[in-house]
Amino acid sequence: MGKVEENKQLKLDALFSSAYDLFLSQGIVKTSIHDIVQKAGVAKGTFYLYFKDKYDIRDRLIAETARKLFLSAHEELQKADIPSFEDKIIFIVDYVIGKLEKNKPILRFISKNLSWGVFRQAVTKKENDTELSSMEYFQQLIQADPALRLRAPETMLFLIAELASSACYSTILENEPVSFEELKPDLYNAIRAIIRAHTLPAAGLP
Amino acid sequence: MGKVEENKQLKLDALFSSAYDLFLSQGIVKTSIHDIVQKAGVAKGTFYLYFKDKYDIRDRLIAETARKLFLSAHEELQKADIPSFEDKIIFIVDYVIGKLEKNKPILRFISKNLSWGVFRQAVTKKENDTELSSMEYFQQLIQADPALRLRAPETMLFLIAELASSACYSTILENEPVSFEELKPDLYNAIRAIIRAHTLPAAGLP
Amino acid sequence: MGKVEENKQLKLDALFSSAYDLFLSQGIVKTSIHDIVQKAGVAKGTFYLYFKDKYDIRDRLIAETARKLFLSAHEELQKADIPSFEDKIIFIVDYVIGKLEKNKPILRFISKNLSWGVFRQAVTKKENDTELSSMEYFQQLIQADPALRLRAPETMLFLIAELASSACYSTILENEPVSFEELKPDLYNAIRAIIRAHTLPAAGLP
Amino acid sequence: MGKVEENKQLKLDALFSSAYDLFLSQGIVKTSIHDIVQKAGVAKGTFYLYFKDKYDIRDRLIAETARKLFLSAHEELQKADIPSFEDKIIFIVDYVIGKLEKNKPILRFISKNLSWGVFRQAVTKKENDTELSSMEYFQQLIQADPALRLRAPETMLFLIAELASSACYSTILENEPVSFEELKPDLYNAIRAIIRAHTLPAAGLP
DNA sequence: TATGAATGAGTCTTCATTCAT
DNA sequence: AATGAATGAAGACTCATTCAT
Repeated sequence: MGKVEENKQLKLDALFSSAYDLFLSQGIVKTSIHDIVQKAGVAKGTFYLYFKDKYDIRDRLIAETARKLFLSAHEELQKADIPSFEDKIIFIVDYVIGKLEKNKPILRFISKNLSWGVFRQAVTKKENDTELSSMEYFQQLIQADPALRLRAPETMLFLIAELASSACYSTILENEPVSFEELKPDLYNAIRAIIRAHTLPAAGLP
Repeated sequence: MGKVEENKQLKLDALFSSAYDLFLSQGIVKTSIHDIVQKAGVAKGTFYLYFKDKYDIRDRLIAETARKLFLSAHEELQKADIPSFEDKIIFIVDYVIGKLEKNKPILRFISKNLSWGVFRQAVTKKENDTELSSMEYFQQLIQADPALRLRAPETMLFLIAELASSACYSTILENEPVSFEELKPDLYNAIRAIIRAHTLPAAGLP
Repeated sequence: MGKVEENKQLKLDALFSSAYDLFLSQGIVKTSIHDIVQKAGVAKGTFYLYFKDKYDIRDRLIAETARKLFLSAHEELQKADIPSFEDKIIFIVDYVIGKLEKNKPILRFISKNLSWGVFRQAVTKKENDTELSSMEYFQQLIQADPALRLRAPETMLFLIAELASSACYSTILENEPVSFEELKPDLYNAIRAIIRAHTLPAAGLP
Repeated sequence: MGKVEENKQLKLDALFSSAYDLFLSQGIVKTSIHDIVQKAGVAKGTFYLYFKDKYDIRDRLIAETARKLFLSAHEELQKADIPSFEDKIIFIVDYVIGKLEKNKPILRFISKNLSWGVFRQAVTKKENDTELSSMEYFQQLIQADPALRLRAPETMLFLIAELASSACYSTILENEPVSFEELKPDLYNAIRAIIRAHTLPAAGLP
């Protein structure tokens, strides 16, 4: 990489990381571009060299954050060696929520701003060619169990994601209507119920 | 009511109704207090006599809107004469979503800003003494079926509300990942699955 | 006038006078709203209470300046008691240019920005009811000489105004292609020639 | 021309032509150097190798545009074979205004920015040695009619140019105070009147 | 109670110009 | 000669909030 390229990457990283910190600590609305560039140690104009506006950098950060979260969830899942599909989903949900529970600013940041579109784009993107995207991984999860037959798998995933994210936002951040610890078993039961509602009888065995 | 009291109420109503219209049509962020008072035909200072800030009036409006929505759902339910508890819940969900589907600005307004706290406060508030609050109504729904035994009914309600509101936001407003029409059967199935996951075996069988 | 009204007028006057000074001394482009309000001793927001933007205050100032200039020209003309219409026009042109020659910033300010529309609006506006507008005055000039019959008087006036303003801008401010003193006789001759070209033969004498 | 020289000329031409297009289409104020270099396909720094700033390139473009305009007017005049000096001037004015009327952006560009200095410099410059400059051409026009004796011919030309350009700007672009079609006869009469005011009685009469 | 003029901090955005490569 | 990333001053404009009337 040339010196110029290197310097560009440095500035870009500084902007990303400053914006991320500020978004997490004071929220997006209260973070100004002035704050971001000041923290990053670059000039205001530099921001506009790389981003359209505050929401541009926000969307890129959310996608990236979500991507990393699911990537590490997948890695852990592989280590865990869980045979059942249902258990795998619960494992991933539990892993991700566990991370978010430990880092409430990230939970706030992601939940408040994550649309399904951004989410899917995030988990669909490959970092490089050798790496599977989250969606491909999900396909593999399904195929890994040859007896499993699912109806409308993407809709199912969507329902689970919406339920989990929106329920954990309220319980973790606001303890409303119950603590997340209290909610957990019921939430996981609900997720299992949704999976079963999408599971077709196993294909005919002779 | 005295003349002065009457006048106060008039201004208050004007502010509420102007803010409501503006929040629906241009969103909360883009609506300024200047816009609200201008539309209401009162002076800027008057706003601050009644509200702390923009978010104060917003929260009151959301609660009120949600309250009315559920009130009319309950009224329709009574007319409909549905025996099963599960079907009653589906009826209410379907009624409310149906209304929101026809009025997307309200859907956007409520979903983006409705926390469980505001929601419960809204449906818990009684208009007057003779009228039941939504929560009391919900208790009655449960008791109406003597054979029904529910575990953690509020948690169940919370899960259903979060799932329904968050899933219909994305599908109705953004058609993501599918249209709401496509989602509907799966969503209702999921809700039924959640209810069943909270249903205990009927009491007192020999 | 109430105390509030009086204060409003004070602010308005301060803004007008500050903007006028700055426009004359550094030009419009180089004058910022920050400069204007600072000089006026009011807050930035106050500017936007009274004007749409910099060009709003500019147009109002130009119109006002032009109006005053022609008003004083008319006053002088009345004192001078000149019978011939042609001489009256020359007198006014000479008076106005004389003023501008002594105050080059005003010449620069007006000439660079005066369109015929703004000009006519300026000289057409009455300060109050008893005062004639410049245009009415001009009509009177024509009628004062019963033998005078003019073709297309407004077009004639337009040609004279354009010629005079544009020729004196270049000669007074840039001495191009000659000094204004050198130009003067030829300019006045040209104006007389234009008037004559618009003069019809006097109405039938017996 | 060497390869390097050729390349320089290419860049220069691209900058000129891009700036010209942008100045005409969006005006000078709204055109940034970024716009110009982007359209020209050269780097920002390159601009500063050839021009001091935006106004440098503007002045050169205006001069060039005016030069070409008058050059083609002269060519047409030669074809037309008009004997009278007065008619020749009217012919040139009419030709130039006719061109500008058909291309209002050029009219706006030139009129807003053309000073007599730039104008004279433009029409005085020779493209190459064999070609006459416009001013020399004008001298020839005068001498072509041996009986014609003019007082202060440059002043006369200046007055005509100022009158014509400033009157056609307002009428063509803004239809103020009348349309250009309406103005035309009066304008040409005025020009003829100015010429006559500069014409001395023919020499050498017995 | 009600008003609305005044505030001025705060935000976004643009752009001419420089300079290391 | 050419590049284009980086700069940061400069500018326009908004808006919640206050307070004298």
